[in-house]
Amino acid sequence: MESPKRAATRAASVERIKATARAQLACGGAAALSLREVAREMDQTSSALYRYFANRDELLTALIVDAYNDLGVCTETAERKIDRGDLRSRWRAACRAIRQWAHAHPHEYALIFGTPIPGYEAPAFTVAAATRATGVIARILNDDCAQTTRKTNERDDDEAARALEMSGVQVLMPDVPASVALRGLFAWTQIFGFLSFELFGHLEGSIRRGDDAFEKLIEQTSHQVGLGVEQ
Amino acid sequence: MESPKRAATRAASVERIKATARAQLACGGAAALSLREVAREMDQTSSALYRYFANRDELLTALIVDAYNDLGVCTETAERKIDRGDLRSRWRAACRAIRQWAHAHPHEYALIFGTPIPGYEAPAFTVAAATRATGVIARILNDDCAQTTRKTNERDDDEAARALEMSGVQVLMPDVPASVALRGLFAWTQIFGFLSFELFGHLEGSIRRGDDAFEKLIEQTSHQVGLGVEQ
DNA sequence: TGTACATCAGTGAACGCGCGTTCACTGATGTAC
DNA sequence: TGTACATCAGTGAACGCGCGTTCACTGATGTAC
Repeated sequence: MESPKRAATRAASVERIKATARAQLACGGAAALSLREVAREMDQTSSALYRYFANRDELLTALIVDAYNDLGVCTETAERKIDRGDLRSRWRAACRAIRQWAHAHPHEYALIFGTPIPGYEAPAFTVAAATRATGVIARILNDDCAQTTRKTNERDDDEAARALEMSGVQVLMPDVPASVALRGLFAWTQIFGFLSFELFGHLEGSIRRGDDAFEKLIEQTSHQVGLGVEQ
Repeated sequence: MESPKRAATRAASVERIKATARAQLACGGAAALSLREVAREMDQTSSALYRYFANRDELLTALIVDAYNDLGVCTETAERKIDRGDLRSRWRAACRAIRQWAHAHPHEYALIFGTPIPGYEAPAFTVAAATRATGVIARILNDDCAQTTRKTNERDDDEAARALEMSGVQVLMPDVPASVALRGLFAWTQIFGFLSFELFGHLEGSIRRGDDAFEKLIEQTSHQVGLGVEQ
């Protein structure tokens, strides 16, 4: 821990292990990820890996956190390039970035948005990474509501507020009324629902050009959450 | 194959094996499903199972087909009870049935809508079972379009038609214009996106009462696909 | 109704395999004087 | 700059385990006459 040189080579080793493990996710999935196989791929003994990860689950956790962060960073940087005032375009950029990342890293997508790994419990500290991409979307909605004045139906709001975990939602979107926040959450699940179906093969036979379909979906969801619509 | 008595006990054995395997999906997931463990649970030797399934994948296929059929039957029977003319209610009934089934069988839901099992390729004959629930939704949309006259935007239709695999879509929904079919498909992915997030734990901290949220989602999606709205 | 035979269900041992994890160890790489 | 020592990275053998699948077999259950 003292030597910066050692710390650097150590970090490099950790990166190499994770990269090898990531490659292995592609052929076999999370359940089949094996420390021995990773070590074999690196021309090392399996016991060597225990210098870097206490056990298999710890490696998995690292991969999951990396995936969340990677998705988060991609979404953030894409959305940051857009003029703050153009909320529709920000929405579009964020959604496109998410899909792009998902298609570029289908196995990491499956790792975080697919079936939970049986017997694996994600540690609490993964939450920060997990909410990064969500945060981008939430901020767009919040900026929109902070700018425009909305006539919100109070009765409608109550129903939505009951359904939502408002304490948590208000941290991310303080200026967003419950009804809009709920629609935002629906849009969120809609995006990932489409991507999961697309990546997991459930759209075969019904969709020919996913790109075009997704553009349509972006427009639909941005309408749904009321982006750019003065009410 | 000749004796009906033997065929019956044989079918019963198959059912017992599948039931035991299903129970095992709950603790460990599809990847961890093991013939040896199933046999152990049944107080039999593992080799005995090879009388009924040629290998592990064949058992998995049977479970998948059963899950699809079970979901299909649940959706069909719930939707059939509703007055044919009340399309909104039919939509509601179908969606509710899907969610109910998913919550009652989370592991079978994960089996068919979660991460594809690595190395497993579903045989072609599973498609029939897989499209059963889809068919219910498609029929509602088709009935709606057959009844109401819609002013469809032609230009809009063309874009949607390009995105869709029209040959397949038109078999299920011959009377539905492409733009509506695409919105229907989005609604479809929306429903399952919500359910996946709900069952896989991605809504923890943002949604308190899933039932209420889902009811709102049903209303939203039924509006989206234009149900009961004369245009 | 009784018997000979064929078909089936299930057994038990074995095959070769891979896994996570531990542990005592050998060298190499840094640190302190 | 040189040496003694501590810390680290990686080895190799071993532990106990579970897996899918095969195969020759024993009984039980039906079938045909």
